[in-house]
Amino acid sequence: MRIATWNVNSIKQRVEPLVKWLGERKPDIVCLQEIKCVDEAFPREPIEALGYNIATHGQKAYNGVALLSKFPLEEVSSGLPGDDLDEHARFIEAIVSTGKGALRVASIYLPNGNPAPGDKYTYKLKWMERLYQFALERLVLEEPMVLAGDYNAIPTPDDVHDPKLWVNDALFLPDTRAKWRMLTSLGLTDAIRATSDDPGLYTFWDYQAGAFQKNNGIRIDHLLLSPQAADKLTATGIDKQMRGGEKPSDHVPVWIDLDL
DNA sequence: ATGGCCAATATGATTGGA
Repeated sequence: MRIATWNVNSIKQRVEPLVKWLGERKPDIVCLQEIKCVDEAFPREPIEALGYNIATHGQKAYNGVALLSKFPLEEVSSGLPGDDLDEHARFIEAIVSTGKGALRVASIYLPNGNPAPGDKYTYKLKWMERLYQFALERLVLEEPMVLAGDYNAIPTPDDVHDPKLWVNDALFLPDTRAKWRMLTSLGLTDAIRATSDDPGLYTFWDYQAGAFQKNNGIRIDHLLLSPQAADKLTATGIDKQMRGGEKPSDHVPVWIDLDL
């Protein structure tokens, strides 16, 4: 069972590299972020042709998340609980029925939060608090669960090429990192860090200033695993080569293998 | 030289990204 997350930065702009990557990496489940379109505009056909079921939670122009799965998607639910006034499309979860049992999966697009301080940063921290409450409630179920997406959070200085340039950024501020630690302290495992303590593992490189050529990156796309999923973790990977390919997103896919 | 982009929006600057 291979599960991936990828912030595609517009699904319409990324259909070609997505289809090529799906054929090569062959993930069973994919969590997408920043599809940047309404549900009706999602390019379903070329993805369904590869055998994927699709669930989307889109909005016009901004944000938007989706789940792709070779197994049936059940109990699909959109929107992170905890704020009925939050209109941003940043969360979708579902139960995936595998041959060996059920797996809960969520695709998460956590707010950027810049500039900080300000309304956007306040929204980000509240969103992280809501995610904490959600995770707490779900962990009680003791299910295999993967919360995957663009967390817009740099966990530690080992996750950024040049930490001093990020000290005032919403992705790296102490409050952001404290909220991240609250999530992991609940018992969620950061899959990449469970398999490597190497510095220089990045998932995002800015389009500007030759950031990729200089490896000036950050690690902000994460897969958090419940204990019942973490026990089944066998491999992880970051498809860095996608950043140097045709029509790249500024994020690359991150994936895990679970013995499920 | 300490820069340099990309995508969506009714196509012209603005907004958002990170």
